[in-house]
Amino acid sequence: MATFQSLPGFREFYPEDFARRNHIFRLWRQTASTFGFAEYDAPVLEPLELYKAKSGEEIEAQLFSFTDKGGREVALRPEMTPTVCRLVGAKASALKRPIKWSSIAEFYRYERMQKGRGRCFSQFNADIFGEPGPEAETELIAMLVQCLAAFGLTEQDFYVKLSDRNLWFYYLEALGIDEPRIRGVLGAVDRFEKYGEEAFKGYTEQFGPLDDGVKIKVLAFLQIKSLAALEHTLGSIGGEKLTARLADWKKLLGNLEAMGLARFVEVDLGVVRGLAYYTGFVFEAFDRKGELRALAGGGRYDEMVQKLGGPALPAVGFAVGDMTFALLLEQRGLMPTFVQVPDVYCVIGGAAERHAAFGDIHALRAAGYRVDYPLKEVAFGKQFKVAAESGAKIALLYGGDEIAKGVVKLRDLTDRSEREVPQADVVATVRDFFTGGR
RNA sequence: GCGGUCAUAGCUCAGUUGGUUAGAGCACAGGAUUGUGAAUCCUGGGGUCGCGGGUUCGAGUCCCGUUGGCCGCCCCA
Repeated sequence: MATFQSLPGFREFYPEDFARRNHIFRLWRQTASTFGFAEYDAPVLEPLELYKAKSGEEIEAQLFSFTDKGGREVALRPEMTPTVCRLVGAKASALKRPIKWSSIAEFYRYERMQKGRGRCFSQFNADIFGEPGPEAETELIAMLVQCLAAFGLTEQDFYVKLSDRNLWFYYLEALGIDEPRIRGVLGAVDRFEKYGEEAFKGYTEQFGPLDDGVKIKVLAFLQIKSLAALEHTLGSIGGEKLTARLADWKKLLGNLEAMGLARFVEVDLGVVRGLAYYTGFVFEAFDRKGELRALAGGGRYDEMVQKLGGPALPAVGFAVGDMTFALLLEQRGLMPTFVQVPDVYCVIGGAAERHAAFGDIHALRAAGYRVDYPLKEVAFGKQFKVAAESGAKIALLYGGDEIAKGVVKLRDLTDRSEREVPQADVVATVRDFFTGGR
């Protein structure tokens, strides 16, 4: 057993694991690019204040934080939102609108390990700044769907729940509830799915029992699962804010439907999301079977940039974590196995032939082909076995007889046919083979 | 932070009521095989039995502690 092991919750990526992670990152990047998002990155280590200012003292318990040698209180980033808000805020006036940014980065939280959750994890983050209307949500939800669909997942595998903190506020206001109590009710709504009636316990302790008439309405509102039901409930109340908000909902859902994504999106007002900074639409992606943690989450946070010292700048964003997502891909058999496969494997006779082969090997590699060969002298039989197992399409045979004739034997490892090629033509011949010529 | 459960080779595991030098399969490496691919056979490397203490003539095995993994709770991207 090794003397040293990795810290609890941290991951090591052996080549096979690294290839899987690369596969995920590659498709996320590609998706972000097709949606016109620009990629950025930022420091892993940030001033502790950045997170205290944003999320309150409680999140500090989950931070990897310490004092550096200069006496600064610092923390490993637990999420990207405060950082990206600082970056955008600092240059907001110089950035072309809309500001569409994305990143793939690793984050750290000092938490108890569990399935789909570790102390370090990677997230794909995407945000749009400077767009107050539901057009921004349209872009982000569409991209969120594509970030999962790009791997072959369908509406039978996952869906996105859409909710709205503004709508809750306006509705509860219309019922005559003041702001502190609204927050209390939202806390109960957040927990209702899991705890049922128990969810209101915290509210009752703080504010006393919720009026029965109000509670019935809250419970009914919470179970709304369609735009039609929403309109039905709110239509009778009216009011400028609610009417305008309903128009936003219609626009967002209409946009998503026009993109052909309606089958991925479900209205679910039971989602309000715990993070305090969300200010409008919020959404979360889940696997359809309901076996895993949330795959992704996001929402609007219009006040964050300003709170961190920047200009007033509306913002929406979401994040997809890599751990739960990888579990889902594996469950659905959508995680390919990755092997490093050479294009060409060279079978080499002895020391003299080896030197003859090296020139071609390097020339082929410089031409962009993946070429491998045994580092040590090995019996022919074994070399051919290795060549076949490597997955290479062709083997180049550098034997004494061939070298003497100034040729190389090219073996097609798929159909086992062989032919001789003048050594001077090796690169051109290999190129023809792979471009379809043969 | 709380509870359950587990820990023997790189992986999957066996190891008798406590008894000599801890085993197998797979994987890896070498050979049988100095000119051609899935087989077979032989050989080899690799272990502080998670770590520490205790009981015992003797501990992989029993007891206590500890660390780590997994699962659930709390919390929450």
